[in-house]
Order: sequence, then structure tokens, then C-alpha cells
Amino acid sequence: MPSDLLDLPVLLLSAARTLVDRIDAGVRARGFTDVRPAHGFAFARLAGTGATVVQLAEHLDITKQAASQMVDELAKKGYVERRPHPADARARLIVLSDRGWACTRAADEAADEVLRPWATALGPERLAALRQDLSRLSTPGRVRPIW
Amino acid sequence: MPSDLLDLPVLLLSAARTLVDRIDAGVRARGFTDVRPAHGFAFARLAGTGATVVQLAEHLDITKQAASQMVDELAKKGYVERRPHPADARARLIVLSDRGWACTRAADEAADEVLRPWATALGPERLAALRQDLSRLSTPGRVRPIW
DNA sequence: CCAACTAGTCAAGCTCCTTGACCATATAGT
DNA sequence: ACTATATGGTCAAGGAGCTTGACTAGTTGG
Repeated sequence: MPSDLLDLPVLLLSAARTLVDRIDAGVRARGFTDVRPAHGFAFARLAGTGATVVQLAEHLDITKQAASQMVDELAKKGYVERRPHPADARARLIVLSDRGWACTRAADEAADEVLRPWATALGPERLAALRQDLSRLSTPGRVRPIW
Repeated sequence: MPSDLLDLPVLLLSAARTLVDRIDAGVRARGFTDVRPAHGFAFARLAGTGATVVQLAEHLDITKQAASQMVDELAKKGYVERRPHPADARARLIVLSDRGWACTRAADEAADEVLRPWATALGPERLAALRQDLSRLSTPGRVRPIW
């Protein structure tokens, strides 16, 4: 049925929001009450070896000025540190602090807590199908909503 | 694999954003350049018999003041009209104008254009499975992103 | 070794949302 | 009926988070 297709955007958005809401709630419940979901996407990029402000801006799909402001805020709250970049004196390497890592672990726990029962209810084969079908639809890299 | 689960939020968000982006582009291509995706969700609620400002606010998960401002903007642009409510002299019934209906049809066309090739690639059985799996995850009603 | 480019920040402004206050109308309790 | 409370809507002020524009410090290629 053609007109049935029109409920898919709503379904997709609703699922995405529910997921983000619940993970955010789990992070708050673990004591990190001064972070927004958007910070989680920043942490995901900074985990590992860190990133520059410009790289972070690209990942979040915001201007470098906005990314710089976010780093300011996260640094003030103790989640990240600005370090000199080892290979470029203009740049700074933004890395997670201990608190930043702790928050990242809390987010992973919260996400797992939300996703596991749902994933087991689906079963592995449907989960794989879902993954494939979703990736067929999505342009990778852009996470930030624009509406 | 447990840690595989963590890519699902990103996948879901990425798919949702791609969808909204493309539908929005289709709406613009059809000549409606002064509306945002959020307005589409408002139109969806107003289609049919219309709604009050408070009902619209609940649907969009914003305050009634914000909904009132949005109605102001949409009325100024000619997409909606404020009419006296037939059963409550305090309330106003917000309804789509001709232009509002035209924009809604354009959005439906754009959505269909985006979704149809994807849906046919998936096939009906996987589409049904996807729908079911997504609805299992989502809390209905809230569409607006919060991050 | 200089011209063009890139990393980052400062400053100002804008958009969309919020909180708080208020009026008009509706509804319930006595 | 009449008052108390609740509800629909708007006005006003303010704030969070983003943008654009301008600038400095450092890098890179001809």
C-alpha cells in the first residue's frame, strides 16, 4: 500500500527519539546530569585518540565556532581537556578527561540496558536485517537533527 | 555481540535524518521554500478537522506559547487559518489553508518518492518486519528531537 | 620566502524555544 | 445561580545553541 509508506518517517523518528531519551535518562540516573545527548556524540568522536575542534565540528555537522563553544563548555564541566597538538602548533588536541571517560562508559551501559531486551526480543536474524535495511537508507556521518 | 548494539542508535538517527533531509529537499523543490520539517509535523496534526493550539503543542511536545508562535508564523505565510472554535469560545480551531493543503500534498509526494525505491528494494515482508520492530521500540506521539 | 590556506577564537546576532504573567471563557462545588 | 478553580490563548522577556563575519597564529606549496 503506497500511503502506508508515509508512517515510516514518523515511526523512524519516534524510535530514534525514544532511544535517545532513554539513554539520556540512563546517563542522568548514573549521575551525569549536566550533559546533553549531543555531548554523547561529541564524546564518541573524542574517544580513542581525541580530535581537533575542526574534526569535531565536521562530525557533529556544526560550524567550528559552535564546536569551539561546546568544547569550552565541556572543559569547564571537566569532561574534556585541550592539549597542544603534537604535529601542528595551530591546532589543539581535544581529549576526554577521566570524567569524560566515566561518562562515556555510563552512556554505553545505559545504551546496552535499553537495547539488549529489544535486541533479544527481535532475535539475531531480524536484528541483522534491520541493520542492513537502515543502512541502505542512511547517508553515513550526519547525526545531528535539523528540524 | 553486545558492543555491536551501540551502533544502532547512530544507524537509527542517521536514517531518520537522511529521510527528513530528503523529504525536506523534495518539498523545497516543489516550491515551498519557507517551511521547516517541524512544520510538516504540525501540518500532519492539522490535516483532517484541524486542532487547537494546545493540541498542537502536545503533538509537537513544545509549550503552548511556542505552538502559538508557530501558528502565527504559519498564518503570516498563508499556510493556516485561525477560526473560532465551534464548541468553545476560548479556543480557536487552527485549520490548513489551500496553500497548507498544497504543501501537505507536496510533502506526501516527496516522501513517497524517497520511500518507494527503498521499500521495493526491501520487499513487503521485510518492510512489515521493520515496521513491527521499530514500533516495538518507540513510544508513540513524540516526534520532536531534543538533543 | 612569500601567498594562500588552515586551526582556532572573539564578537555580534538570530532563531526557536522557555518561563512568567495575564485575560477570557468554561466547569464544578455548594 | 454564584463563586472558585481550571483551561485556552496571547504578550513579553529572556536564554540556549547555533550562525556569520572578522581576526590572529601557524602551516604549506610554488
